[in-house]
Formats: sequence, structure tokens, C-alpha cells
Amino acid sequence: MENARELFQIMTRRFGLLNKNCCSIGGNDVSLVQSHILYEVDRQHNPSMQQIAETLGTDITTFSRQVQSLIKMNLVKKTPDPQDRRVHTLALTTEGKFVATTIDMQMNDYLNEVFSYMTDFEKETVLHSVKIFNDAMAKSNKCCGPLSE
Amino acid sequence: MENARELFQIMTRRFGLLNKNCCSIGGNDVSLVQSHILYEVDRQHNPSMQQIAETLGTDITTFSRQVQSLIKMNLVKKTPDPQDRRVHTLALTTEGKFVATTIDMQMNDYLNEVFSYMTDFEKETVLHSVKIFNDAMAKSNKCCGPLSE
DNA sequence: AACATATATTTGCAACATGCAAGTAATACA
DNA sequence: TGTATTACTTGCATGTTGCAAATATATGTT
Repeated sequence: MENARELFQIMTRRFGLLNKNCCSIGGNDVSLVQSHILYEVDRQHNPSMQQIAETLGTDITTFSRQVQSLIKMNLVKKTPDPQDRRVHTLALTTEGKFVATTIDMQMNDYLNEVFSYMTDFEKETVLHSVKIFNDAMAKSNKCCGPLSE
Repeated sequence: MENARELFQIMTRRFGLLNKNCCSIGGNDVSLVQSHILYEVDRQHNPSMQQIAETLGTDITTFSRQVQSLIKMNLVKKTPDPQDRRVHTLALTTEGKFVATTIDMQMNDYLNEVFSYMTDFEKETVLHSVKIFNDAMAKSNKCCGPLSE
């Protein structure tokens, strides 16, 4: 387990598996993609469809349909922008906020469990490292564009 | 950007986007899932279908079909085990090895580019951190099982 | 040997996700 | 006014997914 790609490959796979499981809240069965949408809608302030789709690297047409599902599930609401009625801004409903918060808590619970196998110092080092790595990725131009933050 | 989940969410999303793009080698268009299969078949010694499917957390039926595609693309070969002819072991073809190696190189190139925005010390810290984190995840029982290594 | 049972893999099917091309609706600009 | 641009939605064709059921081989029991 020596090269960089190997380390990241394993990490992201495991993290992906985690995400896959832990997205059923109450009656709602939220897919991984949908949980990413909820996350970003929550994070950004009254984002437009385009903004979120671009952040997530999804085709806008696929995204449009995903949003339709989330609206049917009553987790997201879509409002035409009074300034420019072509754009539609997204927001979480009360239920959507609840679901997003619950997912967030579950993920943090899991991460804390993982951190419990480390010393406090290691935990801080890991968190700091991820931060450094994200910042570096954001600066990179070789791939994937800037993508928000 | 303060909580742990947030950091990991952003990181895995970006890394996922990266993976999405960089899997076209020569005439072969390899999907993300397929690149993970190539990676694991390469890593494990004459693995069975089940072994890889379980490592990757994919349903065996989906996996069976993915392998069929890879065989059609001439990247993987499947041999019935002489000891127990129910099990079929997987191996990369020469072309498959080439593709897997190329993907690996591309990913490492990208990672090195990302690392170029850090000091050497930071790079070492990040790699060490991912290693620690993977080990901790492997120990965790809350989710996702042990899953190889 | 004959039979039931267990295991490894494959196929049938139905649901869903994806992205391109083409459509609609609203704005901008000449 | 008319033409281009932008934001978003629908049609379609393709691909992925996983459950249930089928096949093929192995193992255990009588």
C-alpha cells in the first residue's frame, strides 16, 4: 500500500460505501446523488439549478429530473427568481432540512467512530490534512475545474 | 468548512469527479466502476468473482455483467477453477494490464499535480493521514464491513 | 448410487440514472 | 421588432442496478 493513488482509491471506495448505506430517514429513501444535492442546496444561499448542477458536476438535464424527484418527496422547493424568471432557485423544505441534518449527523457519528481508533493528535492531523488537500485540489487546473470553494 | 463530514464530502466529490474523467485509454472507454474492477483484479491474486464483488460492495449479478463487458473489451479473462469448477477466477489480459497501469499513472500524475501546491512536509502529512484513516476505517464495525485490507 | 442441500455464477425483468438533441420560456441586445 | 442567448424541461436511447429465478457444480446423507 505504497502509492498515493492506492491510498486514495481505498479511502474513497470505503467512504462511498458508507454513503450508500446511510441515507434512509423515516419514510424517505434518499439516494447518494440526492443526498449530495440536499447537502449543496443547504450549503449555498438560494442557489439556482445551474449552480448546484455545476458544483456537483452533473448534467443539467439529469439534475433537473433529480430535483423533480426531491420535490415530489417534499424535500426541496423550487421558486422562480422574481428578478429573472428563467432561473429557479432551490431551497430545502422543513422536511428537507430535517433529512439533510439527520444525514449530516449520521455521517459525523460514523466519522467520530472512525476517529475513536486514533489518538486526538492523529485525528487533528487527519482533519488538517483533508483541509490542505481540498485547498490544493481547488487550485489544480488539471482536472475537474474549480467547482465552488 | 468546519465539520468533519463537510471536509470528507468535498474531498470525495472532487476525487469522484476526477475519476469520472480520466478513464479513456486508446480506443477503450472505461467507466469508473470498471476501473475499480480492473484495479482490484490486478491487486488480488487470481481472485474469484465473489471476492471482487464483495470487496467492491457490488451485487454479484451486477458484477457478473460488468465482467462480461470487460471480457468483451478484452481487458479481463475468466477461467474456471480446476479445483472447483463453480468458481471462476479473474485475471487481466495484457491489454487489461496496460489499461490498468495507464489509469494508475494518470491518477498519480494528477495527485502529484495536486501535491505540487503543498510543501513536501504537507504532502507527507497528507499521505500519512490517509493511511491512518484507512486503517481506522478498516477497524470500524459501524458500517461497510472489513472489505479487504 | 440417488437425493437433497449448498454454493458460484448467470439470465429475466423492472426500475432508475444518464446525457445528448430538441423543445419551451424568458431575457438581452441590435 | 426581430434575433440571439440563457435557464430549464422533455423525448429518447443507452446503460446500471438489484431482486427473483435459473443453471451448473459440489457436498453430504442415506
